[in-house]
Amino acid sequence: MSKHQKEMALLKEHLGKHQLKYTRQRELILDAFLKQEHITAEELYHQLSRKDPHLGLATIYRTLNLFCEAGLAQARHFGTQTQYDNVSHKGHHDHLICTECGKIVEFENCDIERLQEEVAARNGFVIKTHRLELYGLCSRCQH
Amino acid sequence: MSKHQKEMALLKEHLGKHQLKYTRQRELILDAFLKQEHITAEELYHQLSRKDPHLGLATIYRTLNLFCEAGLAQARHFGTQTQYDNVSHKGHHDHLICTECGKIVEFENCDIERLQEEVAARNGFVIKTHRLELYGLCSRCQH
DNA sequence: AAGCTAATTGAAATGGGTTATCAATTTCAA
DNA sequence: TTGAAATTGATAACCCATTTCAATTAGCTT
Repeated sequence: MSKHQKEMALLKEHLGKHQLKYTRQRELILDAFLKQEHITAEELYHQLSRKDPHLGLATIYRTLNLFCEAGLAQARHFGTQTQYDNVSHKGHHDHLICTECGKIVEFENCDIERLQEEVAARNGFVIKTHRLELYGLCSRCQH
Repeated sequence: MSKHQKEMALLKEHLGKHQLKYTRQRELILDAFLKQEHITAEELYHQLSRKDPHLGLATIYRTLNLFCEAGLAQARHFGTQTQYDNVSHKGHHDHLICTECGKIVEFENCDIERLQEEVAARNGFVIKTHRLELYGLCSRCQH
């Protein structure tokens, strides 16, 4: 019995609505995907190639895109690769990044998040996730 | 005489510090780049190929990356392409992005910016720039 | 349970955006 | 002006992601 009942139900609902099929590969990929907060297709491929050496990389990509359409995942372009975020994972955090020494401080701010919701609502959007990065100099690098 | 004295001075300072040279192409690309708020390498290439048909696309990419290192530009991965933002442009704006249809709404919010400053100050940072992207569904894509 | 049809798969080819290569050219300090 | 080092343009190479296509599989229908 899977630990991801809710997500699997969501996926099956989406599959049913679009005449798509529930396959062994999709189950395998869903289980592995839900264990992480975010992952790339390549990483998932390497993780799963142990369990199923014949699983193709194209299938990983296709399935992750399917998850995005089903609302389980969200693609985010990061550097040269695409990160697939696990939407069900709460506890999102933002980053303060020092452009001099590379130091990274994670933070969370409810007030900012609330204002984001307001901006979105004003424009008719419903936010699923966001990305906030502040670039500057940390205390040590200000001289 | 160029209209972009300040930015050109910044670039020359960076070039001097790193034993790099001030070339006709870099001047040309800087002038064109500073006229916009953000642009892709391909767009800049097409704009400039009128003025200088021999200018190579590789030079555009190299120069835009140089601008990022000099602090004049900021790369932002957007869909499959990379947007290069003009950092000197005042009235920095953030983005609301529909993950379904790709629609992009630009916005500006002073309250959010103020809160960002507070978070930064609390952590001893001085912010130079930032990136805020809200991902979700636009009004039409919510069904 | 078997048959049928459409969806799915894996492997490999293809695609688009960006970076690396390299000989020729240009910058700039001496 | 000269020479060493950086830069350029053209093109090849690269990387990640998608498309193609014949073989397989899911899941309704009988």
